[in-house]
Amino acid sequence: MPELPEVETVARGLQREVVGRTIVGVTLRKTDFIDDPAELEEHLPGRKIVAVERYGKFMLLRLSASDVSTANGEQDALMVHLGMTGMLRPQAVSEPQLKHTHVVLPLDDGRELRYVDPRRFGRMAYLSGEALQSELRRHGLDPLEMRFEEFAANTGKRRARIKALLLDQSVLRGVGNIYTDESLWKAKIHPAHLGARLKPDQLRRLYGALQQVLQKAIALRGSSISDFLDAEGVPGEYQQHHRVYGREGKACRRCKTPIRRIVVAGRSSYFCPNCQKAPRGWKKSKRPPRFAARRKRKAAATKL
DNA sequence: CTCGATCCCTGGACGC
DNA sequence: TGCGTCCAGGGATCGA
Repeated sequence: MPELPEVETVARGLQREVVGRTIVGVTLRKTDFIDDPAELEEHLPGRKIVAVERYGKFMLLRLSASDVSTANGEQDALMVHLGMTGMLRPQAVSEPQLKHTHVVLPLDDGRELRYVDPRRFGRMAYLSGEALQSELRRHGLDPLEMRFEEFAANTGKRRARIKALLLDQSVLRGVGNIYTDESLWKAKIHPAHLGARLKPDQLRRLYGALQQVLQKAIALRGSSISDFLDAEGVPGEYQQHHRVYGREGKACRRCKTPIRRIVVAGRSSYFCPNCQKAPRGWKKSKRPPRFAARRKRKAAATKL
């Protein structure tokens, strides 16, 4: 679940808690979500965490220079994506470790930075300044920093559905399923509209909605819908302000029409069928027969 | 360029 | 109480 507001919350907490600390060791358990585990063991010990930043849904733990660091450009960094269930926080060594603790980085103050991720949809990588630069280039606009003209240029002439565009990290970095649906509801735009079909005033509303929704969510330290906790182990509160996400069948906060859930761009999408009019040609009432193929495959596998 | 399908993974919900 | 099944979701990847 961690999207921009949740990652921002964790990054701010880590900025407070671990900047200035030096990593003194590396302990790895499962490593299939790490680009190159050996790189962590080789490069992390002895490095100081000099800053923690958010970049889209990634966190960058910027590291002090090593003797082999390139002098110019980006600093080396530990890059962390929380995936669906990732948690990153410093804890006393005496705290019992949670199940699914896969990375432990002892710090020079006696605590250790622990990465816990039951589903391992996260990602972690040690990146030299150069590698980091090329990694960062693949991401789109920051929704909180982009100008309207940039946003319009990146979405207003694309033929993909607006839902897909908002979720595409190479278009906007940091927006996920929750904040896409919340922003589209606020802007009164149906998720299945094509980007290129949106009128200027719709794009303008969406641009504003995105920023307002994200700002408020950051102020409330994100949404804790499954079990998201920030770097201090505290849940967010924005889930209490969701207008559509997870509210199928409940009354729209504007017009009382029951919220509906459909699948757009392969994602569950919550919206108000009255406030957010479907585009022409979009067939209503679809609950796609997903998983039919998977069921078949599983049945076949069982027989073997 | 855009689409859907598939895979990765685990825990929680639900049905029996 | 316990087992099986479905499902959630971000992102990579592949074929249409």
